[in-house]
Amino acid sequence: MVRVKLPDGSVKEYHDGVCPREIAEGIGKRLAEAAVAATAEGQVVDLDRPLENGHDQPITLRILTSKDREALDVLRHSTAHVMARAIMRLFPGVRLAFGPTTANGFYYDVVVPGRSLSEDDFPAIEAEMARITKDAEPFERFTLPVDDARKFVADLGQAFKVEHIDDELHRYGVLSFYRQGEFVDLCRGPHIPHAGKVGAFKLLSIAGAYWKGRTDREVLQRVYGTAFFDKKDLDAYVAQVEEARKRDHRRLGRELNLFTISPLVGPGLILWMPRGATVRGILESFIKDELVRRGYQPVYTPHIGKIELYQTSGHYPYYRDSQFPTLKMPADSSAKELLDGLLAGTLDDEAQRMLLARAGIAERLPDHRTAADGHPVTGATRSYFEMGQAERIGYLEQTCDFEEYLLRPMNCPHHIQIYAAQPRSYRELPLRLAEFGTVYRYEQSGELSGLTRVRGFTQDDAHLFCTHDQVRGEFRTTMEMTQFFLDSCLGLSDYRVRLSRSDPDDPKYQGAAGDIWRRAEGDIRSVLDEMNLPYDEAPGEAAFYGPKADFIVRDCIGRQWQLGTVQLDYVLPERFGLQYIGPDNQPHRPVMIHRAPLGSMERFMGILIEHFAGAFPLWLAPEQVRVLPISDKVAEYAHTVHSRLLAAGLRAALDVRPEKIGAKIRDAQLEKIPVMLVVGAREAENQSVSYRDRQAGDQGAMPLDEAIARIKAESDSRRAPQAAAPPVAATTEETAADHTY
RNA sequence: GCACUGGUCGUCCAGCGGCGAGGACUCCGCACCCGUAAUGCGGCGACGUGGGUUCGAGUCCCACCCGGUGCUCCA
Repeated sequence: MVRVKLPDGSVKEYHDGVCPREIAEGIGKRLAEAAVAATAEGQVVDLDRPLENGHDQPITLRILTSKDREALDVLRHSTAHVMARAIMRLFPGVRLAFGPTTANGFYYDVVVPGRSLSEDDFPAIEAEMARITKDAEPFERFTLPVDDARKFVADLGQAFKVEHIDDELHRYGVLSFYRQGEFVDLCRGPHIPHAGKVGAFKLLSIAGAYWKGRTDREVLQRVYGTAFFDKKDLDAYVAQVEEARKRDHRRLGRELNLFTISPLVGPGLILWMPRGATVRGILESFIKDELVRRGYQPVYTPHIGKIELYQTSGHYPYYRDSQFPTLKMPADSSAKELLDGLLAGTLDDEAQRMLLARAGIAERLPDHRTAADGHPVTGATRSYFEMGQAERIGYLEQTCDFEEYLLRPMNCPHHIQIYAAQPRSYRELPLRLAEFGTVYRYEQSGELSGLTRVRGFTQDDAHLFCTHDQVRGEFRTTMEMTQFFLDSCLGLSDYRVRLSRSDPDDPKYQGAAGDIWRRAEGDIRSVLDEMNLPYDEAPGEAAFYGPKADFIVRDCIGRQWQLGTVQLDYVLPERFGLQYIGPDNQPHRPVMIHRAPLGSMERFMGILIEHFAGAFPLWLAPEQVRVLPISDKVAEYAHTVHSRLLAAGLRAALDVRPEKIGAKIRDAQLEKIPVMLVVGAREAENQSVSYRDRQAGDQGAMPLDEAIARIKAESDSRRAPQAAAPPVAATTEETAADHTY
């Protein structure tokens, strides 16, 4: 006997081995037809899955229909099977890897022997999928003992599945399979009852992926698609993606002249155009003012530093791969002259001989025996003067002493030098040094993306030097400041907090003794708890010098980015031997907090552009108000209005083009100018303007003074109104883990 | 870095191996002097770079550069 509790609270009894389908049929024919899957004790299961009472409690059962979100995931996973089946029909010998669902659809990793798939193949695959869904064959589950299962997939020639069983699934005694017609796949399930339930699907893209995400393993082709129960939902999704595409910061950046990237300057290096620079500048001054209020002090430090600085800090060995190569400068001026001269080809042998001697390199020549006249003589090895020019340069590069500089990948070592420049007393702490510090990191070419992943960027950085007792307080106020910037001022509240911890197995964290790390992580946790900030923990994501709390936001295409970060650091003060003199007149080690509430100005601006869909609130808008004269006849008055706006400290422009007013308004709307002041003969007569709001439209005429006061009030309020409509539907997290095989 | 995909006026898109490279927007000029999302006419302006195949290459092939998507990485 099986006892089942239904969502209405009723508990019913069924025979042993009853399946959700039977229960649905018992409830009603309509429900039975609409049923897609079920949840038993919260776990999604097939309709045909026999139910068993594990204990005395009745099983909580819910029949899922197309209205339930869980059902959509099931549908998409089944559609992934349909796609794999279609691909296998079209291309013999296809090997399958993983085929999970994602937040917005599904993918399947495949290898097509002797060929690579391209999007040109989509129509054929989709046609085959349509045939399969039309046939509406059932998904049939069966199980095999693990050894038989292994042999079964091996016989199918599915090497990846064999490896997956060997690596991870062997610990389960029994593995499940799903058969649909000729197609059988190792799969945990669950699945929809039959392929006919797939109402609408679409293949989206194709990309490369590594088997098990490992660079040293096979490259697979990942085919992305999505599916819905209803064609209408698919259409809506496609429209939504299209909408998201329109607010892509790369597109808006170009359309609104905010920034550009020139291949000649270099990929991943941002050129801020006047309008973008204006927005960024306003943001920066706003932050600077807030920092002053919170006891921060400004510093400026250079963009490069000697390599020894980074060797001391520990950055150099860890992040060697993602730094720009070092800048090398001969330490000796004669050596520099010699190298420069060789490169330019302007030095004769005599001049080189002289410079060699002056730089003290002569005695380090391959044969440094010197003849009576002081000139090197030719010995068994080739002498300098037998070398070609390129060889001479190479030789000198090996022999000279160089000063090596690094384009800085981080600001902290520079700030640390400011701390270390003088003896510090506990009375000075916490010392908060702030700088919009530009850093350079050589990101892999495939990783660059608009403003969100770049090679040169400016952090709204600061380093707090404090005592152990001050750590938690400072950490907390810093977190609160970050929230203040994001929530109250920018209306950007769709973020999550991540506690990035060390991973004890990772050698990069060896430098720190266990106690210190545990303490640091404990400090962060308790502050987050105190603040009632929900967070998740990510082991192995910490910086090499300490754990951190990161603010993660999502861009309009659903990609997640780390913005603000607050990091605790007991390591760098140690490495640099930082000290302060305590009340006991003894030296003590300070603790550092690294923090950047917005992260990088580039990435933050990218997110902000998308958040507002380019329509910045008045206080941030690069052009706040535009004067639109109806005709040339009121040009003089229009100029007066413009001057008055500028004098009031507003960012104003004047459109004197010989266009009709409709065209001027349209252009201003498209450029997302918050306020338009239309002036014609009527307005010129009585010193008024016709006020048009970007959002609300024509507001009618009002005195010029009133209009100015209104704009200024709105601007000073720093309100972030209409934080544009939410982007893509991607609101649920990845569900891939639920369907790993 | 790897896989796939793309690169044509400033931007967006056309362009069967026959090109004197087409359209729209922008920009410039001229006319129009206009009342809340597009006035008309004219003009300027491009085949990413380098090789190769071919009588002939924007179009086919190769390499590189740059972009997109994803993977890997991410201080």
